[in-house]
Amino acid sequence: MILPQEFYFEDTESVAKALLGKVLHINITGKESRARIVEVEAYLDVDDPAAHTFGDRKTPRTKSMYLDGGHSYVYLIYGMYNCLNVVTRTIDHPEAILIRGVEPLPHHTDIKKKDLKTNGPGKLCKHYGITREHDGLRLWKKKSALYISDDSFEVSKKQIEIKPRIGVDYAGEAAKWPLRFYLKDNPFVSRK
DNA sequence: AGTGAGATGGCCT
DNA sequence: GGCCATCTCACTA
Repeated sequence: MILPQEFYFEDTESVAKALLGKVLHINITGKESRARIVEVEAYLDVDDPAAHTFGDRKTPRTKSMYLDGGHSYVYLIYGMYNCLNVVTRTIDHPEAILIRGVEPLPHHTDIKKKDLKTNGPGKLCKHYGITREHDGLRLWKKKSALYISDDSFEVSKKQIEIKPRIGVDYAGEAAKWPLRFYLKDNPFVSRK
């Protein structure tokens, strides 16, 4: 079943963990694709130095982070890569979850490292054609180009690895916060 | 295996 | 003008 918008209103760390194992549907290039979410990172409100909304910077880019939970937030990084996020909580709390790795459904079992195309936030967006055009979408609507569903795939607490976020060294102490979550031993996780 | 540089452009001060 | 929530390739060893 498709995840209702209320799913995204809870605290962001809980939603991030709950998002692991859920299915992202992509309907962009004409064909419909499905992929299981296996790696995410949480970005927390105006007091998180690693977040784009740090210091309450409400700008054209971060506009959709200030929407209600359940919207998409897509931004351009390093001039060449897009990154897909899921907005959480409500308009008073601009928080989001970065989708860092997904497992295509279905996929052949003997994957070579070279053939991994969805193990990284920039890579997976490039692979599925996700760009800034897909910013601000309503992820709880089946007619959206992007939406997320629950197919009853079970994820136990033990399978969830918790680590500091990647690529946020500039954020000082916050670079150490344990806000990266991924499924242990899944080949579509971006790094070891 | 591990390090480093380059591509590339919008966003923010 | 400087800085990125990245990735790939080309080096060293």
